Amino acid sequence: MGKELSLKNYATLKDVAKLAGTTAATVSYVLNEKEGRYISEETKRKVLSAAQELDYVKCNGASSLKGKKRKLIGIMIPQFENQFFTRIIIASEAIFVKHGYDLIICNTLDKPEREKAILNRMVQQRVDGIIITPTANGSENTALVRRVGMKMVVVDRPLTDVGDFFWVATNNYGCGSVGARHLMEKGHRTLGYVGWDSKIKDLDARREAVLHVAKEFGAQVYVAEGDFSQESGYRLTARLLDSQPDITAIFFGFNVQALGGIKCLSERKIAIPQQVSVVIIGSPEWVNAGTNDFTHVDMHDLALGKKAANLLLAQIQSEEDIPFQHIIQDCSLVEGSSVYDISNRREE
Amino acid sequence: MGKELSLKNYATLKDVAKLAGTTAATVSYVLNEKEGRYISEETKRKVLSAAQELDYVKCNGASSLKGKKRKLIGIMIPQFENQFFTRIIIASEAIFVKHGYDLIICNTLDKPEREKAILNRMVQQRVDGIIITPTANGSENTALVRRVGMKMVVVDRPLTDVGDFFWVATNNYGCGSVGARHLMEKGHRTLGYVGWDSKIKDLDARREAVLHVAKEFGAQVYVAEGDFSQESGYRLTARLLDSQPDITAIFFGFNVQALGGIKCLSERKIAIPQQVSVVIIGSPEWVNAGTNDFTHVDMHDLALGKKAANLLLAQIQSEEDIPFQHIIQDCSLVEGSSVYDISNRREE
DNA sequence: TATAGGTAGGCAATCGATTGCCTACACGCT
DNA sequence: AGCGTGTAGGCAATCGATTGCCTACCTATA
Repeated sequence: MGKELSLKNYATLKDVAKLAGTTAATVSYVLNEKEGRYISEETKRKVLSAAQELDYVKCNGASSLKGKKRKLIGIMIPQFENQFFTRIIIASEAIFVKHGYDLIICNTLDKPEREKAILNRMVQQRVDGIIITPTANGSENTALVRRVGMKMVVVDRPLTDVGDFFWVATNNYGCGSVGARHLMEKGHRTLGYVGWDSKIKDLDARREAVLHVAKEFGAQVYVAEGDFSQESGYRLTARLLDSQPDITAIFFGFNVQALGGIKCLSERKIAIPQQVSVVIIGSPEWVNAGTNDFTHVDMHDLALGKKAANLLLAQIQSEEDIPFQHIIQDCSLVEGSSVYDISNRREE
Repeated sequence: MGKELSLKNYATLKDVAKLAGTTAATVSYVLNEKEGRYISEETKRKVLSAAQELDYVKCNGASSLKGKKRKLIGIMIPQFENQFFTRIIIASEAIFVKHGYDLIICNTLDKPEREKAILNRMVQQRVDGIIITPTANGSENTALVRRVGMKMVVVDRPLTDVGDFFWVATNNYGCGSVGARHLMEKGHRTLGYVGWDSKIKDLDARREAVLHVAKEFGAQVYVAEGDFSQESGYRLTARLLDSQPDITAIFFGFNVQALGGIKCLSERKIAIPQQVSVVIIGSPEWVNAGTNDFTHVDMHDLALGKKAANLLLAQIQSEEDIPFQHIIQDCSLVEGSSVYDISNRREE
């Protein structure tokens, strides 16, 4: 079939040109359908059929050398198993694909060294822009990206000690506050808070909000913080239940931990909400799947991803630099049946 | 700071060479730490500091022209919101990252046209290999990939009418059979089966297995099939409940549909398993989160992804062609509390 | 002193696609 | 005959990194 080339490697413009009896330049003009360039129907036909026969596919790497866009976007998130992040991917993917961009999606596992290595590879790949949820070392690791002027949108967690950047995030303080306030309304005055000791200040706002609201109502909060994992959520919850048996509610600041924590409650046959009420920040599928109906704080994950993608596209498409923006999105409480109303009981 | 270059564009080898007072070749040797090439400490120092000052990062596109590996893997799946697929990504990502590969992850949305376009871009990007769960048109769409000899591993669904290919999948017939057999054991003889009219033969094996097993036991199965979505699962379940009020169990062949179907049951306040038993193929988080404890068929998603990644790596790393392999992984029934034992009731 | 071998680094071709510039033919018109 | 214009397509430089080849030292040994 005359395919010696494509077996080992890929056919090149030159290969196509040779088979079509013309030059690489002409082939390029034909395949790119350049207007203003005269090509006879005859030549066009021969080129196209040669290209087809050789299974020619242009090499993006080579074209990009000549200033063509890579049409690649990098997305870096810290967890694939967290639906909050996969929803951000889903939402932005929809937008980027519509504009002809491919996505390089990477999982930093929340490890700074890994983040650094991946960022470096993103720059090597010359992606047109990145969307990133930075690790605790994000500011340092993205320094290169910012210096070379690669377009970037930061999602969820902010960079710290950095002049300015594009940022799309949730109002973390609001998340904690709206959930805590709800528990207060329902009469809970002795709470557990299970969270992540992330070393990321912005996320600590969730806990701080809970503490502030509790103080306002004269309530007691026992804080248990650890890793950002299901297992850790399980352990922290167990510790909380053991050391503070009088808590009437647990506030889970992070959905991945919540899953573990609730497994702990259910293993111990602690009835939700009769014995312990539960509020969760985040809205993974399971919060209202099957018989579950957890009261939770919806961060509108998809909207977050959509906004981030549009913000990045805006940067890429505009010639000049556009002004930095911080978009802080509000959250909303979704009432389920995991919070018991004990306000009457308290008044007795 | 002498950064005129990096502002508009990226610094090149030549820029670094100029600043270091040497040539591009030397810079390349220094940065790649080639052994067998003599470089004075003095030059090395100057090159490195020049590179740092200019924020030089090698352009992968350009190096790949000279036969260097792209270190890019493409992954194409049909749904991000389906944990079966995100787990395949998670498992393979772990492996690829360990070997220094980046992932281009794309969502085909199960649309053949979109799959075709993405595949074409994968070839353009000259990824080193792809892992794909093909759409119904997968065989046709991957023809190009196979012709140019790009390494490929097919996951989950097979290609049809195609000589041979690397395939890692679940024993779909086994999934249906093990679940159906369980329902039979528990005395169910009138079932509903909710599935996806995928036009993909291999997936139909799930339904066929259920039908075979039912026949063997003289049981009746009402089949409702439609889209591969939560909404469709809801509608199909509703239809089933309306038209066949005497079913004692519903077998959900696909987890995404199951989520919708179970929402339907719960809205109608149909008790699981007292009124209707439920078995699900797949193991999304929600099957045993919170108070949920669904009997389901675990396909060992992570293992599937791991095997696929290793198979692709093996192809990429070996010089000669390695023999095609079909790896069909077994599934296992995980007993929860969503199946009611009515075998006594029947015997009365 | 002639030669071998180690040290240091420049030159230029190459990878594949793109594009500005140039040539050349075929007309129609003056 | 001379000129303009439309049509067709070849030539060669270019993008950035890599690498084989070559030159030119310097030192040690026969």
